[in-house]
Amino acid sequence: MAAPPRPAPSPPAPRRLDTSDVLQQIMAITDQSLDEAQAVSIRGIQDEDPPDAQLLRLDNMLLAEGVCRPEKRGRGGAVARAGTATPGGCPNDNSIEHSDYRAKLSQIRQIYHSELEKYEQACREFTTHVTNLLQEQSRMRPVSPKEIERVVGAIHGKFSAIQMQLKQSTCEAVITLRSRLLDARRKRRNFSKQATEVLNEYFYSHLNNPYPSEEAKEELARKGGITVSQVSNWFGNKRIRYKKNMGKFQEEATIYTGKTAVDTTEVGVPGNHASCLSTPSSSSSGPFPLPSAGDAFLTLRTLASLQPPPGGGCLQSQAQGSWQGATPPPATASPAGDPGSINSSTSN
DNA sequence: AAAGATGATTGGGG
DNA sequence: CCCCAATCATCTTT
Repeated sequence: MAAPPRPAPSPPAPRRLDTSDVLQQIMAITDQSLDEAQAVSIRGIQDEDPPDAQLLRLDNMLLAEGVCRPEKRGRGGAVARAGTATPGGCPNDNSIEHSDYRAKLSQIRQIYHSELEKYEQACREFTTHVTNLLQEQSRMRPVSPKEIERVVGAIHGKFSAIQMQLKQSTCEAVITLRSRLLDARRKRRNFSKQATEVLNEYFYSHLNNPYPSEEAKEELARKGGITVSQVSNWFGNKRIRYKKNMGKFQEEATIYTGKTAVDTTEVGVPGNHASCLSTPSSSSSGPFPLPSAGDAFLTLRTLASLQPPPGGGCLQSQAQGSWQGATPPPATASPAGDPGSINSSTSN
């Protein structure tokens, strides 16, 4: 936290405006949700030698970021997600993060403007104050207009330096915020317990047709505090991974199937008889060619994974195949019968 | 540090 | 568009 070149000539006007104060405020915003103390990388804050070029760059950037926009036009800003928009570009409709970003950006903008105004007002007041003083002095002493000019110029110089610092701070804040947003796209953050719970609940209670409709996705997204895209991603991943290695998910399955309404605990007989019977529709009628058995196949799966028959024998070939139909590659079947721990991670 | 888990991205297909 | 499958990149566990 290098102190500013000078906290300004502390004018007698309103109150002393401390730029570091502003900076702290702004930084507090960006760190608000991201607790990590990521280095802000304040590369060389070269105070001295303030070239106009730099100021220009700052101005441009602030303008580009919409911080300087004097008037706001597209005020609506509604999400306007008709569902079929988002032209080729970001397939991410992270409405949540985006709104978060916009909220913080507008906070920054607000602070920036109010501070800027304060600076300007202070500058004006201080200037008039000084000129008045000089004029008073001029009655007793000859004060050359040049001197007045010089003093006023010095004052303006000081204040513009402060303004530039403000602009720079704002720029940094925006950059940090923006990079955080972009990073968030790439950086992976595990979902909250709540989110995974909601998703798993749905998944296992719709095991025979784990394809939530758009509405269902929105509902899940809302409940889990994630985006619809994330819900879609999650289900995509889950389907693949589940059918790829069901053994791993069995405890999870029992947990969630037990938790949800879909009980039918008539599992009983672990007999190795065929399972292609039916249980028509355990839930949600799916326009899906799947006879599928809700939980019966669960136990079946257990058996299957315990005894992977490479060559003949059971033809259990996914009779219940439903959506997981063609997945016979037990390439590396490792019957992990370990009912180990239920892993209760404390996320967040 | 290696292995596993997990969210996101990419390319191909309907 | 949505889905699957493979893959990447990161986080978490061992």
